[in-house]
Amino acid sequence: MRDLSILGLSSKMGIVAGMSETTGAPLSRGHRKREKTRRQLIDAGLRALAEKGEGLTVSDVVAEADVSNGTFYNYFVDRDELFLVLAEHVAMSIAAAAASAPVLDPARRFALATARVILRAVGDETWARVILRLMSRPGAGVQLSRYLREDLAEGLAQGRFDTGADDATLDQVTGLVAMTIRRVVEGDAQPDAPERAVERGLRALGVASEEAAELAREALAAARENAAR
Amino acid sequence: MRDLSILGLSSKMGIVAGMSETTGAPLSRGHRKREKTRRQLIDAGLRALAEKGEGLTVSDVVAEADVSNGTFYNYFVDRDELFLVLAEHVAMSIAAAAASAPVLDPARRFALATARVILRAVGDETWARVILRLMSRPGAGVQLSRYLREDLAEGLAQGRFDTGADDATLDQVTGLVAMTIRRVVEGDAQPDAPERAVERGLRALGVASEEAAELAREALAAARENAAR
DNA sequence: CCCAATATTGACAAATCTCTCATTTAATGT
DNA sequence: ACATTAAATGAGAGATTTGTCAATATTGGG
Repeated sequence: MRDLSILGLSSKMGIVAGMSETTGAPLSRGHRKREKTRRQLIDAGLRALAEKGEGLTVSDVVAEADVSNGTFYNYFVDRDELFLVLAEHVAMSIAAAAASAPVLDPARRFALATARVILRAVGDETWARVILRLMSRPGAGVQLSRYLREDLAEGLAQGRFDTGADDATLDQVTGLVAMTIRRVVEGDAQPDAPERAVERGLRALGVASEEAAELAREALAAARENAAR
Repeated sequence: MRDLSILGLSSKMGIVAGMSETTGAPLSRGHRKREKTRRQLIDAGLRALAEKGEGLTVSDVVAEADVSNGTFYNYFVDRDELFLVLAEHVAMSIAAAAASAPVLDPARRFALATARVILRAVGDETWARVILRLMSRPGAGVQLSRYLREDLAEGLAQGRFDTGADDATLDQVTGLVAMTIRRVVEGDAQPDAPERAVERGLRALGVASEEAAELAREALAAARENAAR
């Protein structure tokens, strides 16, 4: 275990088994279906991270994954590599949670994406905890706000928002989302917290009060329906 | 080392030496001036926490404090107790940073307090990093927003703000401040980030655009002057 | 200057952790 | 079935950590 390089990817990245994850090739040779173990380890890593934070040990992970110690090192060269993989995994899962069906109006799109992220946090406490833990890592802010930049720029261009994708705006919105997730995790969120958060986010972007409330209601309903499906 | 009890204080709290910290009594017996060591350890703990996060070890701390291993256990029963003390220390330091000279207008007071907190973060990277690290701990949200509640409630009562100290508002403001601090720590903050953040905060509370800008400018200037003194 | 109270030290046992590796177990194609 | 290839195992070496404790050093009062 060594200091994890702040930015960038691991210099090692010695994937031993699997090697696919999202490779188009249908798992070159059929019998590599033992990606299962890798996912077991990653899931266990997420749970361990949610619970213990960065102090997580390999022992925690393998215990949680119900796998032997040595197996871990078949999949990750290092404890640090697991961190890297987990961080990337979460970044992608945020983007995935935010991805919404094509909606033209940037305000609606923003509302829907934000609603989906918050609802995901509400429904998956581990996920929420992991996000909060990774928030205190360098570079995390960028990941969190990536899903917004585009919408905000477009919304400004269309005159839908009165403010663009500048730093302060991104900070305000991602901060709001992060704090809402925190509140959810800590269990003292009102039932309407997600809706209020979305509404607040819209208003911060310059959407008028009544319309913000309306859009938030609509977005939450859509996100809920979509999640139920 | 064991799981730290989520809420509440440590059940142990075996302070061996000192026992005062802020006791009114003038350090009962004179020669207990060896509070110095305790502060050394806490300062070292803060630096270690800033750098290593929750993975911090007692070894890190004593090395940083330039003190022997055994000494640590004269002041803290546990590694966990150090955490508790650090968390409390930081909570108080936020309140201290936010405390501003008596200003009547709640908007001005909010602006000044927020400006001071952000400037403190700008000027003291360790402090900023520690805050971010503690953000991912249960209960941290409460600490961060405590300095706001009063101002917000009063601002609403006086009709100065159009929104009160409800959860969503607190989340929005503390989130903005936290994200601004993060940006500062990560080194990609514009020079005017503090001012923009304060302005955004004011606007989120319902202060009109131009006045928000004006108050932010004023608050930053005042906070800067105060800090320089 | 000496004494008693207090603080500091560093060696150490016990626990824990990381990572390696020889060996065993399981899966796959033929 | 059988041979071949990949995956899993767990013992264990070496490093690090935690917390204890007897010995040592320091302090301030008398």
